[in-house]
Amino acid sequence: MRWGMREAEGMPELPEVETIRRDLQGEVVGRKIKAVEVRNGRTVRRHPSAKHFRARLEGRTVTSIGRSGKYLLLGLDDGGTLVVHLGMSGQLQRAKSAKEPKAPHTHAVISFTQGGQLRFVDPRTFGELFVSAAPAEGEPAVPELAHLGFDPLEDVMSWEKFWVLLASHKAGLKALLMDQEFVAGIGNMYADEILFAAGLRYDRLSSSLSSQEVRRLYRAMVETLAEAVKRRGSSLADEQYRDLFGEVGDYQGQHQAYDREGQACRRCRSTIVRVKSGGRSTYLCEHCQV
DNA sequence: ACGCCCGCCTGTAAGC
DNA sequence: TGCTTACAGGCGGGCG
Repeated sequence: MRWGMREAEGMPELPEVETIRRDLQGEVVGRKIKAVEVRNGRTVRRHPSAKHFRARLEGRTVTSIGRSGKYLLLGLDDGGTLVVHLGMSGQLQRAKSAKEPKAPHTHAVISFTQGGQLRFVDPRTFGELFVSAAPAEGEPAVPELAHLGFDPLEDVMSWEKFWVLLASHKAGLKALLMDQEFVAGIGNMYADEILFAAGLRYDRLSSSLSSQEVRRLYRAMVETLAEAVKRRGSSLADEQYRDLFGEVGDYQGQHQAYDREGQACRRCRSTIVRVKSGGRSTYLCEHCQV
């Protein structure tokens, strides 16, 4: 912990959610839901009642685990989908038995017939769970998430197409990267890391990029996120982000800009600065990013 | 169409 | 030392 400087907080973004998705694959696919306990109704606020949420899950078997941006998608055997959003501080915890003590702020508990539980823990309660009913013919799998843009790791595209998308907006680059309707899964932390890797300022207009800059940005976006997934995500000083088994990620040590105010740029040794943009902290190297 | 606010929350730390 | 205030931010909504 550094002296005299506020610590930024790590929130789950695409790499952290993807890490949890991969862990869930081996842990809950094929398991049947015996019981659901909702301990904080705010967690299931899209449903008319906690009972309604429970009824849509109990007796169902989990058949697949997907991800769309920062949302986890647990496919159910009736065609429905349990959607999990971790918000700012949400965690999923795998418990071997109901007897394991519950962490504070455990808002929902899913028990499986074969034993074991999946627990949703979320101090700030920005996260949520909801069940999306089986879609009608021709409907998207989860209509509630139809507004999300492309997924940077799942939906590969040519840089030329990315250029067309960028040019169709006249927004600051960081605001656009964080716009979930444009591209899904990038939050404040990875936006700063991607822009550092691309050598571009947060306030460059998306329509102002040269073809070389577009290629650099696309490559930086994909490679930064893929490398963070390899390292199982980022856990900052507060260690808010934990994986399914309570372990921290490894990517925070690779950060070039985010949460490095006052430290030397790893590329040019000038000082990383923090500015406010849209009410949020933005970290950058004013020498490397133009 | 875009930037920028607010409100929702709690834990942490800075300020007095 | 202890209380109060500010800050962190994902997301939806409102406003200019």
